[in-house]
Amino acid sequence: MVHSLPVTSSLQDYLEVILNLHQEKDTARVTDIADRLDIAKPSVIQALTVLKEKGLIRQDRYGPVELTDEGRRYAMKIRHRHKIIYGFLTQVLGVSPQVAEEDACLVEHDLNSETFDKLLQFMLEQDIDAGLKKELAWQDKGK
Amino acid sequence: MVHSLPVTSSLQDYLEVILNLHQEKDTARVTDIADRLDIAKPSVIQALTVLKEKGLIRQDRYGPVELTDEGRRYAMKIRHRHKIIYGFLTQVLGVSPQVAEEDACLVEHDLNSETFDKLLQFMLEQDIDAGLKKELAWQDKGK
DNA sequence: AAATTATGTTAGGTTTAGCTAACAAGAATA
DNA sequence: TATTCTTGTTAGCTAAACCTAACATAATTT
Repeated sequence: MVHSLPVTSSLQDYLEVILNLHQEKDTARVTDIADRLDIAKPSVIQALTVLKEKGLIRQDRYGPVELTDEGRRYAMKIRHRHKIIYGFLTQVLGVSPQVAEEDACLVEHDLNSETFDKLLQFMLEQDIDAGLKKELAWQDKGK
Repeated sequence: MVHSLPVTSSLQDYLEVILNLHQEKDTARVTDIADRLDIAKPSVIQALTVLKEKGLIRQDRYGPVELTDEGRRYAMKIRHRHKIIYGFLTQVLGVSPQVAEEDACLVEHDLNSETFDKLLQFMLEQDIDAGLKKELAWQDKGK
């Protein structure tokens, strides 16, 4: 199902945060999302409108935000990429956790899938797991 | 000298292209820049206006584009980062040249310098040069 | 030198992604 | 239940970075 394509980096960030909030607190509200992303609430509302149009979330007026199946798949894909990069930066390069976290957020969106595949392969070859295999199993359920 | 800071990713791309054009053809014109970045000429003009305000380039009406010292330093820094990433992607991960080129462009701008330092260190430890030492020397002249 | 072509510029518009101020709805409390 | 506080929404603004159409200047060719 194609929804007049481009899910921008920014929108991907929203999806990822919504997924994380659901897993942590079982619900994702506008205010929580705004706090996590350090963004004003009206900006969140605006982004949610677009995500609804794309069929990636569901939300009734004044209600909580839910991911659709497609939205969840998308969010999981991003989070997976985030973890691969974070793992690489911290375990292989020895970058500090804070900086690795920031940088993972920056690059998780746009790199070619070839690059992610090769990076994951590299990590597994080096037997640097960093919870990646677990995450991979997780991922496969969402497929 | 601080010029009301943020040099955005987009502006950094312009600087990098201007540097490359100068080295290849000894001059950088609006049309060449537009072609390289696959962007319309008026967009280039607009960007050049901002780069002028920041003191990173010089250009008289209808004249060619010149980098200031600060602009050249900036451009060289970006290009250096580009090469480190490209080298890593191709030599370490085995990513294809085209994809590596694209992805290097995407991430060269915003990663923390700690990450670049660690990445370079990693490359040198593995004795994967990829012309990096030469580039480093280059770089130092600009300093 | 006039005409043509190539190059540079201006004006004005679009989209994305943020913002503040004001208001509305819902939830909690006195 | 009336009041207050929290949360969600609308309206309207801004800035960055692109665009097209139209025009101006410069360079080249006839």
